[in-house]
Amino acid sequence: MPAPIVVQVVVDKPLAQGFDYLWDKDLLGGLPEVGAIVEVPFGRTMLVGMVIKVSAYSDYESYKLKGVARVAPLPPLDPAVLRLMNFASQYYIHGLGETIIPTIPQMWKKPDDWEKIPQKLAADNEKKKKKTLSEVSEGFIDENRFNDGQKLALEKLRACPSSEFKAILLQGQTGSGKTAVFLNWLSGILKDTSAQVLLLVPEINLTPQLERRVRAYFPDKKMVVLHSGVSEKVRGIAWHAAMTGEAKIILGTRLAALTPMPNLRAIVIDEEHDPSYKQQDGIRYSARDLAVWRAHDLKIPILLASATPSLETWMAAKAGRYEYVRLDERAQGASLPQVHLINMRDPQTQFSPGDVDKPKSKSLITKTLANAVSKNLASKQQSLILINRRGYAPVLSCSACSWLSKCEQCTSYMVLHKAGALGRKSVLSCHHCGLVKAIPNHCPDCGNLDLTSLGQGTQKVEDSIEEMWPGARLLRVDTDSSRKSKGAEELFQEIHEGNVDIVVGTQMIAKGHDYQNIGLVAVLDADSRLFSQDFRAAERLFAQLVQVAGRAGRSNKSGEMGGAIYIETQFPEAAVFQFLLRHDVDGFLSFTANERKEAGLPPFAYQALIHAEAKSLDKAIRFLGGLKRHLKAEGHVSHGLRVYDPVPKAVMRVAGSERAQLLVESDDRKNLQEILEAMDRYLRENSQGRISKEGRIRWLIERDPISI
DNA sequence: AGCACGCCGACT
DNA sequence: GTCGGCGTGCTC
Repeated sequence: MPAPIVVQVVVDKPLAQGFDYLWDKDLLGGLPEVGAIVEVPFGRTMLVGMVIKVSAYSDYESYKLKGVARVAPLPPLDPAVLRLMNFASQYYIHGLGETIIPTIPQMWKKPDDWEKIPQKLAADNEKKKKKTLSEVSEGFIDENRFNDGQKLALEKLRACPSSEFKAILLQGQTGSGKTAVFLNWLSGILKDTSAQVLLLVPEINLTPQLERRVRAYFPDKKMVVLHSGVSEKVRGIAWHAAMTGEAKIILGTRLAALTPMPNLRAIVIDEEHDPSYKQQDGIRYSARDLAVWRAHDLKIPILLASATPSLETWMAAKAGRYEYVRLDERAQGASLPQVHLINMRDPQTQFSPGDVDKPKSKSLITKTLANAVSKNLASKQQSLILINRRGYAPVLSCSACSWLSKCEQCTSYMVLHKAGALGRKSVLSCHHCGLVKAIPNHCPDCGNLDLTSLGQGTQKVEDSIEEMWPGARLLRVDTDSSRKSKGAEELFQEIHEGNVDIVVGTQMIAKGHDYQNIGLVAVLDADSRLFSQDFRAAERLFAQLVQVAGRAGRSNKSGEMGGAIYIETQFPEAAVFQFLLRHDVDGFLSFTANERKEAGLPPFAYQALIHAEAKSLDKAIRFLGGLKRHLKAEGHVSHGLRVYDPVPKAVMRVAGSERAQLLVESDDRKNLQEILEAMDRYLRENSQGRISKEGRIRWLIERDPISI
């Protein structure tokens, strides 16, 4: 009897091991390969898995071995992407199967459809051929039209060897022409006709505009777009084109960082500092970090572009570990926006009772800002007003007792949404668990009929603006408004076409869109993000402020004033604002670096969080306490390693369960890795999947958390 | 994770 | 009597 063929398969289950199966080469039409996607019987169901090992025997009792049922009509995932998956699985303490399988599009996880797929692909190809010509493209800038800064930057990029690992920070303010520089750089790499390049962007909002631009640069290169907004079918085809090497340009959000690309030659991460590169559920990876690892592993260059680099990247560039390329002039002569800090404690900035133009109701818009907006309206320029709070008011309260609109499921408040926003009626909505309730007509505690709202969200600001500038054309842009009537893209189009004078919205307006005629940007709630538990809050706020400031007077066609940003604050002396006033990105980063160093915080230390979710907070805390004691007893807590006490999470209760977390910190990366692996082993031994046997506590290890 | 098996309390 | 809570074990 010939030696059997045994393959080891991983599946999408929180199990650390692989499972052995027999491979019948006659039935499956050939020999097995590592990286092949297969269908296997698992317990009483069938699952899709991936082959990680091929051998002639199994440690498992051979009579119990089942056979692989089917193989997907796909080339096996390439060895490089498997190394990446393996690294991600180890680094983020996540099972290999549940790291790999979720990155495969749904289309390839339906074994019943596998047979039909080849003809589907062929049909799709035919359709594409006819369509290609009509695709929109815009924004091509030839390098001959570059300014000196751009020319120099491009030269420096081209000087980097193409077959060695090199991380490059391209730092340049909004409007300095970073995109044109890196697209021209990529065009050099794409001269090799088989080369693939990966271009990562933080959010879906950013892709349509960049997509048109990339098309303009590379009209005859096959490009695919990968993000969660792309339909399953289209994504499945795009992923396939990337993994076969057919697609040369892969543009996408963080999930694209895990796509197989057998001929990957360069990576660009746009807005490299953006927190949305960190996945917040499932495997909590940082696409930016994984991309750097991937570039290192493949010995290819990776370019990190930002106006406000993350502290980690900036320090690496300063220290010479990354190549540092700067772009300091604004392209096309646009000037920097003027920064105005409106000191809300100064009575002169506020409306006084005698003012004729004073709004009837209390408004977040100060007199100083109102004057600026009026002036901007008069000069026929658009105004952008940002408030990072959806809804009408963040909480409803009783004027007689201390009742507040607390969510019954969570430890957060229910936000008041006025009629027409989430539905036809005014409602209270919890932004954490999604619970929606009718507005009580009297106080549930004392019966008082007078309920008042506290604070202001986008809807309320919209109301005040309507009242203050009745003639102005007003548009609100937030997740509620973009979900309701038109998609976000259409709302942005309205702004582009100049159909609106004043735009009120959340941060989502500012991301990635270059508007031509914004004369004024106002930030109404900067202070709310100034004092946060999270040590990265200031860094994030600074990046956002620089970004929104960049939206003002982006490329001033008329060549007039460069636009202005107004920030309302009670604390104009805060470092974030002072550095912003001087447009001093490096000053701010250097200041922040010192602060972190003194406090022993990242990037001077490495962190991990252990999340625990139980029926009661007490249970969750005790579970984490037990884990801490175990680590100490086993001697894992050594020098340079700090295991803090378990604490309740900021939003402690969500939809019926209560949550706590434990912070582990180390000065040494390896040290942290070791303790996390020990922790994982211990937790797994006492768990079924990710739920502890005793007390049913759901736990999760998160490496490099971005908010604590 | 998802599911079956098995053991104890309170209910149509 | 049995329905269903959840502790335990298993998936090649």
